[in-house]
Formats: sequence, structure tokens, C-alpha cells
Amino acid sequence: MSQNEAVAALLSDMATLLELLGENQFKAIAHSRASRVIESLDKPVETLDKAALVAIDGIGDKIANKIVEFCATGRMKEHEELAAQVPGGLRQIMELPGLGPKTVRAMWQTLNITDLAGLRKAIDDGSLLTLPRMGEKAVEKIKGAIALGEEATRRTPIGLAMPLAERLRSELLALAKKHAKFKITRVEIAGSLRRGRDTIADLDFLVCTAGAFDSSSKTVHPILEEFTKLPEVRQIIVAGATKASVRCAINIHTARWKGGADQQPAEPTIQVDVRLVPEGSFGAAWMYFTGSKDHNVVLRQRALAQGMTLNEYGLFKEDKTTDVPPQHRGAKPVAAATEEDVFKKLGLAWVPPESRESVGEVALAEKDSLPELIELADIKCELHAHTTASDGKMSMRELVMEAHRRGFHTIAVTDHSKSSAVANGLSVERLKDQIKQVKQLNKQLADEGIDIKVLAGSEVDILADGTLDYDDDLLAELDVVVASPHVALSQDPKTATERLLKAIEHPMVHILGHPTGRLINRRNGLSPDMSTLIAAAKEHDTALEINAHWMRLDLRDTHVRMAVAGGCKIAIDCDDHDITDFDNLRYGLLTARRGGLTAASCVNAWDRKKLLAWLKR
DNA sequence: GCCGTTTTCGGCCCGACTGTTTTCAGTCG
Repeated sequence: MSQNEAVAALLSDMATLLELLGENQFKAIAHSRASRVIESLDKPVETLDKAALVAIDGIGDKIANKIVEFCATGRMKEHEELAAQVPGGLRQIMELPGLGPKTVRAMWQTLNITDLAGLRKAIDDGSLLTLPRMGEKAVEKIKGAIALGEEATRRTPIGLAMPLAERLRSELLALAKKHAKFKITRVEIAGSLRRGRDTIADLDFLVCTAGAFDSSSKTVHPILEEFTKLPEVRQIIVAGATKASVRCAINIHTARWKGGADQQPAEPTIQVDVRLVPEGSFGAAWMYFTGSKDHNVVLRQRALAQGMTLNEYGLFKEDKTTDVPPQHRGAKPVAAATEEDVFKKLGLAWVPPESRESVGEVALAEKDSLPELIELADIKCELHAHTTASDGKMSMRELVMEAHRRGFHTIAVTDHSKSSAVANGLSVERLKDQIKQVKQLNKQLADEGIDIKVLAGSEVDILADGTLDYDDDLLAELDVVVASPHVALSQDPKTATERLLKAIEHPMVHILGHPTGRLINRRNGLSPDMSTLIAAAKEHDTALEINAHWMRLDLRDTHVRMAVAGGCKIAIDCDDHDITDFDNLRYGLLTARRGGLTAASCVNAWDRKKLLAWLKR
């Protein structure tokens, strides 16, 4: 865990503790916001002094002191004092969907419930019903939430969430077509999926209607009613006039469980929220449901400062003489139909969804100086791919033809090195033979008039001590060297930093592959000092990889932001093992865009001449 | 606890839905 993650976790926990203690809610919100700010910070927090911390939006004098204290001593006294006052088991109860600080505090203070076991007991003996505003239905909901367990809070990797979202979107569009009378004009993906985060808590859809719209109706809108009947839906959480929330199976095609009911494994599910808005509000609504939450708050505060108010129905002139929301008094919005309109009327350039994380993008949009982010069409080559020679499923020829089909001018063959025994890594002799095969294939392709350059390469293991898995003479024969860590991924940060530095500084290495070795939701991987690696990568002209596989996405978005700020070159590679792996490029692109990457800094976006010149440097 | 295009004090984004209530508190995003 990096220092940033450690500080963010402590501040977030302080927010929870403050809520449970019934302290000023705005104090809790301030800690929660500070936690998110530190989590997405593009610098190691331990390198910042107090003045630098206070300069960050959302960090004031007091929280800066706590962060400085933690970085110096490894402790945060105020956190320890708060934690001593609150039973630790309450945190688990707070995580149950539907339960918030007010209710959990009442459970604790009135019924002396301090953990999940106590909550179960209070349900069984009926004492929970004695709490204010606690009836039969509320108890049933809590029982369901307990049964759902960790399933409710687990984030889904984008590589699983995106295909499900695209299928649900087409099913919603099919419903719209079948029921033309509802006049559905658009169905769009919003939320963190549109922002391209590496993991997704819930899927958000925006549905626009040109038909009748009454947000105060007490009946469920028919299109939302239809949505809750889709075959993927496992549970309906809420359904109303403008909104429905359900839990959907992530893998609808997995076989039904045939064993005993009590041993049935929890089926992976994800929450899906659908919001219905009138067509004229499309832009404002898409912005609102895309978020992030903090980005929205910044925009709404900006609107207020300009005498306007912003909600999902539009940007309106503020009217202080009434409490009735503008959309209910028939006010005409200043802007609402498109995102561009709303940003423009706020005095801002349109901000790409991947940048909407409240990390300074609004200030850049005000000056119209947002970076021109890299796009899928900019990617012209793949520099990290495997064949059947090691653990890939494609022959060299199949790999190259797929790269050509996708319009790439260059493809690198980078099978595993000799120490990767489980991946059938190439011995010295086999690698020398493969280099010859690459030369022959290039000649054949030229004869056949197929314009693609095949590079002889290797994904060389960075051994635990930082040495590479082949000697320099052999590496010198290769066109491209990707050096990656595969073993000893639990090293302490200092050892890991020194290990990766050796690879970055090695004159034969072009690209540092999946630098931390993390696997999302499965393995944290290394926590090297990124700022040290980035400075070295810049100095030695070594590119850092964004491994595009959705289980890796390594570098992650915050690392990319640091690397871009540090002037590093970035490679976006699919690490292809199978022909379908090429499709993971979209996820690497989203991560790159979240980090503010431009085509100029991405080696995969260069033309062949520039790329080859860099590889021969 | 944070922050300032009215403010260094006094606010703090805004709306939907549910369940338990006789008008709204709590939760969520």
C-alpha cells in the first residue's frame, strides 16, 4: 500500500467514525473529500510539505497537519483517539447498503449493537423493531443486505462491466423499439464506466424520452418496469417514475448451480441504475450521471457563483424568491440539451469524461488548455505480444496478420524469457532461432506485398535482484526489449524500487512492462516509489507500459498522470496471448486518457520511422 | 473541517425513492 492509499484510508475511516459519533456532518464530509483528493493525487503525499498540502483544494490547515504527522511518524493521533471510542464491528454494519450513520448509531447507542453478530441477534429477537422508523420492511432489507455480504461492495473489473453494459444498452434500445409509444430517443452509458475507471461499483444508464414525463408521479414508468423484467435482473432495489435500481447477474450464461442450496456459491452481480429524463435535459443529465461526484460539486458551486443553479434537468438562472426547483416551475434553462452547451454557459471548454475527477480539470477547462487526449485511432503498433513459442495461442504468422488487419504498421514478438518456466519461456537457443524466424517472416511479407514490420523482441523477466534474464550480448540482437517483473511481487517498496530502477537504467531495455505486477481484485503487486522510477525513466529514455489487459491496467491511472507530468514516454500494449486480447486496447486507452496522455508521448502512436529510430537509440 | 467574483463567518450540490409517517427522515448517487 502506498502512502497515498494509507492516508486516504485513514481519512476515510475518520469520516466514518465522525459520522458514527454524531459529530458535525460537514466535518465528516470534509474528511471524506480529503480522502478522495489524496487517493487521486498525482504525487507521493510524503514528498509534500505542509504548504504544498494546504495549496491542494479540499485540504486545509488541520488535515494537512494530520497528514504531515502520519508521514513523519506512521501514526495519526486523532484517528487513534476516534477509533478508541467506536466499536470496530460497526464499520461492517455501515457498509451494508441501505444503512447509514444515523441508523447504525441508533443501533449502537440504544441496543448496544456493536458488530454483525449483534445485529443478527437483534433481528432474531425482534429488538431491532423497537428503533424509531424501523418496521418489518426495513428489517427484511437489512437481512437481505447481510445475505448479500461482500458481494454488495465488491467493485467489478471494467473488462467484465463493459460487455455487460453494452449488452444491457442494446436490450434497453430493443425495449424502446418494441414500445415506440414511450418515445425513447437515447440510451447512454454514464457513471464511472463512461469515465473509464479500472473497476466499476455500479452501471449507470441514462434514458431520454420525448414522451410524457412526470417526475412527481407515484407510479413506476412503464419503460423502467420493462427494464426490471430483463432476464439478467436478480433483485429490484427501487423503481419509480424516473429511476430504477436493480442487481444484475454479471455472467448470465454461467450454468445454474446443481448442488445443495446451502452450498450454492454467491452469483456475481452488479447494481445497475437507470434514470429517465426528458429529451431536452439530455446534456445536463448525462453530465450529472457521469460524475464524478466531486466534479459535479465543483460545477454546481461554479454555477451558484455565477447566479445560476445546475441539476440534472439543466442550468437555470437562480431565483431566490422561491423554493420550487426550476424544472417544476416551468423555468426555461440557460443550457440543458447538450453537454457542450452546459459547459459553455459555465464558461468552460467541454471536459472529456475520463478527466472529470476533480483533479484540476475545471481550472484547465476555464483557460481552454485541456490536453488533447490520445484516441484509439492514434494507436499504430503493438510492442508486447506472445506466440505459441511461449504461452500464446497464436502462431507468429497469425499474430502478425491480426496486427496487419487492425491497421498496425509494426508488431513486436515478445515471448517470455528462460526463467518463466511455467510460461514456456525461451531458452537462449530458442530465442536465437526465433530471431531468425522473424527475419525470414519479414522477407516473406515483403515478397507478398504485405506492409507490416515484425520486430524480434522479448518480454525479459526482471529477476528479484533486478538483473535481466538474458545476458547483454543476446539482448543486443533484439529490436525491442520489454522488461517485466513476474516473480517476487511481495517485495517491500524499497527493494522493489531498486529492482525496477536497475531495469529502467539498463541500456538495452526499451519498455518497463506492467511495472507493479498487480492483478485487479487478486494481487496488489509491488509498491515502488513511482516518482523515483519516473525520473529515471525520463533520464534513460525508457518507456513505461500501460498493460491494457483489464485484469492488469498497470500502470494505473494515477501513475500515468504522474508519468505524464514527469515527461515520460508511455507504451500502451495489449500483452496479446490470444487473438481477442487485441480488443483490450480500449481499456488501456481509457486508463491513458484518465492520466492525461497525448499521442505525442505515446510510442505506439508514432509512425514507423520515428518508432524504429527510438528503438535503435 | 473547508472556503471566499457578496463572505474570515456562516454557509456547505441537488433530487429521487422508500418506509414509516400523518409531513418527513434517512439513504443514495
